[in-house]
Amino acid sequence: MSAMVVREPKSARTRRRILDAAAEVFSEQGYGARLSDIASRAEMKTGSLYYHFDSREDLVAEVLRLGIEGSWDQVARAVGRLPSSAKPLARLEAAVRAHTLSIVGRSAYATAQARIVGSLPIDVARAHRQDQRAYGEYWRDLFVSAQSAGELAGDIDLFAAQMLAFGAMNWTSEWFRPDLGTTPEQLADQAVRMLFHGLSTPRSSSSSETVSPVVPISRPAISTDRAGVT
Amino acid sequence: MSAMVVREPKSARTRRRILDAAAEVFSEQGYGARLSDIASRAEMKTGSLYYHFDSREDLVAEVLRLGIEGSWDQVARAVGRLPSSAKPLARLEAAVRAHTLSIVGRSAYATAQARIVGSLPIDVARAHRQDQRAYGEYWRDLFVSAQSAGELAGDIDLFAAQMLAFGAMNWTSEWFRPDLGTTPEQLADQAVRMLFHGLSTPRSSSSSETVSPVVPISRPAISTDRAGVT
DNA sequence: GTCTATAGTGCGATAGAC
DNA sequence: GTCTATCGCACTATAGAC
Repeated sequence: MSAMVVREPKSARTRRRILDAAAEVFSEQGYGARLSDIASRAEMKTGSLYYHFDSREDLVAEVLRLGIEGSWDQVARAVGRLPSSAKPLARLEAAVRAHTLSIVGRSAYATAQARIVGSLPIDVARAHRQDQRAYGEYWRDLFVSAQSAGELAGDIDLFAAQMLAFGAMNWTSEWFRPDLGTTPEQLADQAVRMLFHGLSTPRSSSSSETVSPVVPISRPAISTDRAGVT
Repeated sequence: MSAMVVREPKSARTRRRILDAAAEVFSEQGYGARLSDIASRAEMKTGSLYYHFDSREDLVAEVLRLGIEGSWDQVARAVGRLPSSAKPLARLEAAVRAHTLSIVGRSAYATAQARIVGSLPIDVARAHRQDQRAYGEYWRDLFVSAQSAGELAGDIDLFAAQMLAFGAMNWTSEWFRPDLGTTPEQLADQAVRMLFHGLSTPRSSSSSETVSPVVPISRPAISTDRAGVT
């Protein structure tokens, strides 16, 4: 073998550079972003993209795939990191935490996927359906296990619960900014808490007893006008 | 006064017909929908739209405004329907229920708004910011009141909670289909339950006691391949 | 492999007849 | 007020030099 270690061929690295640029641009501008924006971010001219990708849709599809792959990878690692004695609900909580973090903190691909998956034209959406389904099934297993173990209420619709959870998590790509005082970790923890344990205080949950104020925070520490986005 | 009752001028009714068509088309196809689709749905030719609207953006802006207005109206009615003795958490729950219903069940405007608000180009988004802010403030008051009353945990970030909630609710516009066995009302109830009381069984919530299975449902009643969408 | 140049196209927008 | 016709632009995609 030669003295030179064979790494990625140069073309593969350029391809990756384009994908990185595309993921960033899509995560910032949404699906409407133009190829010229992506090209300039990748320090190329628009036409040159076509040496590496057949079409805009091809490029989009690859970003979407890598987005799911990235989230899935982080989620699977987080779940795998738990001791084997971990109960199903703990695994589900780790998954929610990791998926949320993958969107708000880590990968431009995951952010881009979450941001644009709702605005895809039908043909692109259909091509992406396979990956979504596979990832969705992975999550469904987590939900089913937790319900079978009695850790999730028996009368909830798991599909609806899963979709509501994905909505809450994926929408963070639209509003979360790390400069607003909440860290990605805090946000992820709050998502776990809300989804599985609820926002209400325990005594408000299902009983009719009188409620006594607990640590009322009259002036929450918000700096900018964060209250605007719905 | 004349024998003929003056109702809406005809031009206003045509304008409304175009808006109705736009709301439907946007709710089905997302922001990328073309003016020609909207025009044909309104039984006109594309060029005729410009007698009633100055630009595509104007039309979009009006649909967005009516979408928020519609949700807000339904939410405010639902909250107002409660007895004045209702506690803040009950009001918040009614709001979540009504907002969710406004998206999955009732108005094409609300559905369209929820669906496309995440894919707007920045200038359109900025024009929409005012309405979002006003509606967001309304919600924030509901959250603050519930926390001040001690019915929401004192240590949660209300802004994050509100945004997570909106994500869960608005994303229903992407996946909910009434033909999947769950009714809009059931979905809205489940959203309330998840957001405020959590999906987990009470004994799993925060203690370390042993969990005993409660009504494990081994084969949930799903008909089609619903598990695919993330 | 990347460039310049340009072809192709779909769609928003306008003009003017009716 | 709505139509037909068309303009103009922006952006995807291709061709060919280098």
